[in-house]
Amino acid sequence: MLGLSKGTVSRALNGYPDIAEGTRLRVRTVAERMGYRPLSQAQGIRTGRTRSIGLVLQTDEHDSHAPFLTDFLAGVTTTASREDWTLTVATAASDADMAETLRRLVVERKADGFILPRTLVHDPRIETLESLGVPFVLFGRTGSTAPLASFDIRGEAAMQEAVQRLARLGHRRIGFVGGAERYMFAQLRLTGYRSGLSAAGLPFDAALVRTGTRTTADGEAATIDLLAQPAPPTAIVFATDITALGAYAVAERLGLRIGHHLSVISYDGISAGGLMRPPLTTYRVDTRGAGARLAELLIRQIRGERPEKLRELAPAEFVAGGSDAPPAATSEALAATVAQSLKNQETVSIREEPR
Amino acid sequence: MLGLSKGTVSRALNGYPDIAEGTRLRVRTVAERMGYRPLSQAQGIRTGRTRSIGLVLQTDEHDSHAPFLTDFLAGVTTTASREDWTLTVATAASDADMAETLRRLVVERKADGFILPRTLVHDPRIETLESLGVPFVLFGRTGSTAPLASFDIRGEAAMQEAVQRLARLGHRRIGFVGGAERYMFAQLRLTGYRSGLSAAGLPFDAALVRTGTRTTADGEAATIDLLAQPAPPTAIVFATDITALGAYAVAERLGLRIGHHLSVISYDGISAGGLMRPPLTTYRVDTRGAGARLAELLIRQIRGERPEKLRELAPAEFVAGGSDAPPAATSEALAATVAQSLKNQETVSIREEPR
DNA sequence: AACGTTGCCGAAACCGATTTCGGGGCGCAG
DNA sequence: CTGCGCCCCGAAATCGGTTTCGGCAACGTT
Repeated sequence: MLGLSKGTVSRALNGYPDIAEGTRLRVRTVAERMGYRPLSQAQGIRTGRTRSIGLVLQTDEHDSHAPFLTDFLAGVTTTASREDWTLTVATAASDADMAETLRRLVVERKADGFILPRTLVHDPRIETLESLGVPFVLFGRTGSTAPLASFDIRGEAAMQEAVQRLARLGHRRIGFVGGAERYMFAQLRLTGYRSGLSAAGLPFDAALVRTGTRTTADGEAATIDLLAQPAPPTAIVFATDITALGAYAVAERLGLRIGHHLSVISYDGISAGGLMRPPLTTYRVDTRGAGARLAELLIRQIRGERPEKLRELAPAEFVAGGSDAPPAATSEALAATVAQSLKNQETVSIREEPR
Repeated sequence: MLGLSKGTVSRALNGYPDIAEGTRLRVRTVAERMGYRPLSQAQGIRTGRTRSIGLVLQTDEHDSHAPFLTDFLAGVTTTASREDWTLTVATAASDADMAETLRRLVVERKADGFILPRTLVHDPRIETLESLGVPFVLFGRTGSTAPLASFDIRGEAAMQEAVQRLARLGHRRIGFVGGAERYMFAQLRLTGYRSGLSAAGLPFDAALVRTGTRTTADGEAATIDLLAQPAPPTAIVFATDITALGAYAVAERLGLRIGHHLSVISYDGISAGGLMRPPLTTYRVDTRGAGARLAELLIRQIRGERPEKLRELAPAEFVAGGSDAPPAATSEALAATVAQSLKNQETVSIREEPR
């Protein structure tokens, strides 16, 4: 169309320095006008790149990130497509499956790099990808200080703030329900809880801490467990909203009111939290924004920027609900109430058993 | 390695008839042993195919399919990768954006075909893809009788069964809370409700039906609306679990017990339903299996099978909870209870207003 | 024995880009 | 006027496959 060779057009479009500015402009405008887009497949066969971001989801733990997934995908794909990239999604059912899937996507050139969500303290995915020499970005952080590209939310700061807030409201015994220890976020939030305590001048008491909770049912069990003690907490900080929902179930069973007999603050900002009565006080994560940032960091890294320059931390946003309030009674009084309710309930369930 | 030309190897691997059986075998085994896989990019540049399934999610309605998304993706990607296919995911924020995104993925050869979830009665995506001549499979059905490949769950059968079940329990006034009318599934479930009524010999009463509900909050409002009538339903069938959760909130507000004063049966089988007290009686959809079937149907269509041969329907699985039971009282008695509770509540809120 | 057939494979074109290499104009200094 | 270097661009190789075409050998036919 322009009387130029295809090699020239290619160089013009890719910004080679040996193309006259005028020619470059002509090529660009004509390409624009006729809607020309180089086929990434054809590019890939020469360059080895696909312009595609890989995301492998672990299916054996889906309940954890299910609520955010659509938002997250929206964030990733929106920035990706703005840069003319796409997102390739796969799933893995185990760690071994994960390693193999990553490898397969790389050798088949289905992805130029990966976003690794839900980072573990010791994450086998990192070794796999480093041995393959493939770029990746963590959604989260790891235990090591290696210079890896990453994006994360300051969960530890949120936890610390939550504890201090509760302390200011007058709580002296503040519990913590955390996540599975192999996740880095769980470690960070636990340390956040601890630094919150020391900032408020409160002692750390292991009896007030439960970890390894994942589901709402887990959260329910942990809450019961914490409350059925001689000196129960009058407030509990949850590492995740999903588990915090369990506190509402416990409250109903024991005849307590959240935000009165028991204060609760948690983290994530899932929509179900706002539907609770009272609404859950939480720290909201901008999941969509996180996906967008991660996509951008990954693309920049693939384009050559050094990973140690590509590390970002963003704060969570405090969302006031009604689940935190000054303590309605002392820890001892609460213990008595709980004990009474539990006894009644036992009677009921024994009476109901025979039928 | 075998002393064969690359053309011969290619034909051997692709099952051309002009290759001796022995040669084909040798090629296959050597390829297997050395882990050779043709790069789909290189294939694609000649064949025009990518061996990739496209999925474009609508971001402006995410709350609806968020809970199932991971399962769905797991189903799709598992069968896809078994056939050496991959999944390309994109998002669209509007109908126009959807059309453009589909088009872009097609012209850039990022997808050979699409899975269309959440089918509308009149679905613009269908026209877009038909005009592009690209294969697709519906997750759902449409209003038209066009011979399109599709997979769906018999939601109408589940609704009918739910109504009949409630009728057998003794309910005479059975309400229905349905979805937004533009979705085909909402239409089907409404007709299922109606045929359930006629099968049970009960009259249809438009006063017992609310449609257009999407969220838990919507479900809560619809439930209140149905119950605050002179002759309220003693049982309600919900088209989706998400909306059915709203009934629990209403029950708590009005001092009713689900599965006693008000019976509820719904559809989807989300995990939150099992956590309710009493657990939600529902019809569970095997979302993961659906994803798997859809992927297979799409791949078969792309490989040449005719779409009209690729239509499947599967039943939903009944999950007994505790939310359905014989009516505790008549519709009139329920109306009185509700009226009383509402009046009390009003008083409370008026008294609380000034502060 | 000469002559089609058939089966099987190599050679080469082709897909749509990128990238290297070389050379034609042009300006400028000698 | 010649020679040199620089700025641009064309030509061709290349990536890793698929697909068409043609030819050779072995075979059966008349």
